[in-house]
Amino acid sequence: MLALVDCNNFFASCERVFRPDLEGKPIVVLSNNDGCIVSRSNEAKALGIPMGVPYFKVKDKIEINRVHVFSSNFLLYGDMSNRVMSIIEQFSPNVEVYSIDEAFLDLTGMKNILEYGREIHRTIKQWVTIPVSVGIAPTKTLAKAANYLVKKNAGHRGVLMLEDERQIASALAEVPVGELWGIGRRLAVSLSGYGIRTAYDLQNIDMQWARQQYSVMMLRVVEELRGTPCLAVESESQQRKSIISSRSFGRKVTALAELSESVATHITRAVEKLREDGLCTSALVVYIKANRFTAEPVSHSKYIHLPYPTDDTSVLISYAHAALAEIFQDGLRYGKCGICLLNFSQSSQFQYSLFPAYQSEDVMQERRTLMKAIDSVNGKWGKRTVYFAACGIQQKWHMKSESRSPCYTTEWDDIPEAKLGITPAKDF
DNA sequence: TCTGGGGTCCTAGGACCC
DNA sequence: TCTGGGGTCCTAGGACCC
Repeated sequence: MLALVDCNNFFASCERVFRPDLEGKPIVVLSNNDGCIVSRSNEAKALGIPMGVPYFKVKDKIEINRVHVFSSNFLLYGDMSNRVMSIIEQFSPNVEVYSIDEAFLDLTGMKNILEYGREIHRTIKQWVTIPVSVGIAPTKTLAKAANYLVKKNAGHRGVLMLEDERQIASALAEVPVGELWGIGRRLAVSLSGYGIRTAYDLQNIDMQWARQQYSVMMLRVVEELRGTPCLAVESESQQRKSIISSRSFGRKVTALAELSESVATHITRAVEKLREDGLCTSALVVYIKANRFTAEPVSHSKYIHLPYPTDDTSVLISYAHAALAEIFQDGLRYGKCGICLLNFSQSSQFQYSLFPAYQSEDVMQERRTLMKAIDSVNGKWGKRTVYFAACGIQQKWHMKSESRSPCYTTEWDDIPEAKLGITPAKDF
């Protein structure tokens, strides 16, 4: 057996931890650009505010009902998540942290599993005041379905265990097929066209037919519904495969200079993550998009295979700027841009000796020291972001505040060397 | 007027190489 | 003039997840 522990309305619940006066009151949390609703308390759900809806569409409803609105605070959510996960890890030696607000626990060999699940539920509520739902079942997909039912029905009081076949079958009859893990909107529509509307219907389909109509992913879902685990609880965290940084502008951007500035910011953010993980990247994608709600959504990207693996911000920015200049079209109105780093390798010293430009270890050391200083300044000052001067015009380090979108800010300050704690080399 | 961001996985076609 | 196929890389897009 395994358990899925999922925090209820996670972001909204986190905000409430520090605002206990909002207990029982409607709360919503907005996405990065304050664009969409990404989390709602139960009271906000009851008011009929949908998930993912653009803020401006429900603004009136929110004001009339005095809903408390929060901009997202991912530092807080990350911190709360760590606290929840460390509690969960005390309950099983094999825990897979699946996302910021949920984790799978391997409960193989445990006794009184249902009571154990209730204890997990109780402990988390008590220690960090975050409400969670616990679904227990033989497979991940079933545990997800159990979790869905826990949230739907207060009668379960936070915990549901699905054990024998009859119990599983009757539970699945209450789960719409689109609520299953791995069945999204498109597949749900397609399945309902064949009369498959509940998880129970899907559990009982003909496998040969399923293979003809759908991919192997569908077979996996069905097997898991039948109680055969296809997905193990994986406690070893996998090395990430990509790092993305992107933002919508919230307005139309037409100038290459402005896009360049934004791309430089994205590279800086992504490279910080890269260095945190001790990795180097050897491929880079730059993309720019027109507003996706217009009739003809334009999207252009450029993939660059770098000549050597690197974690050097300025090197990556210069490649990214070259790529951007290639795909940029004068006269188009862009709504979003972003970058993606790929093809990672462990950052180590040997790589530099492979390339003539990197023969001098002194120069490399100096660059690394400087970048670490930049990372630490960013860490200390939270919302301040330091990055290499945009557009490659000035060979100086600059600081700018990152507000809602990298493109909103165009005011620059030189970084006081005292704050940086290091004097950048002249040729940098 | 205003419509998120960070991920993984898959597919498909064209360019280019052998 | 006619004729091939396999492999990789790049671009674009779409499904799904949180």
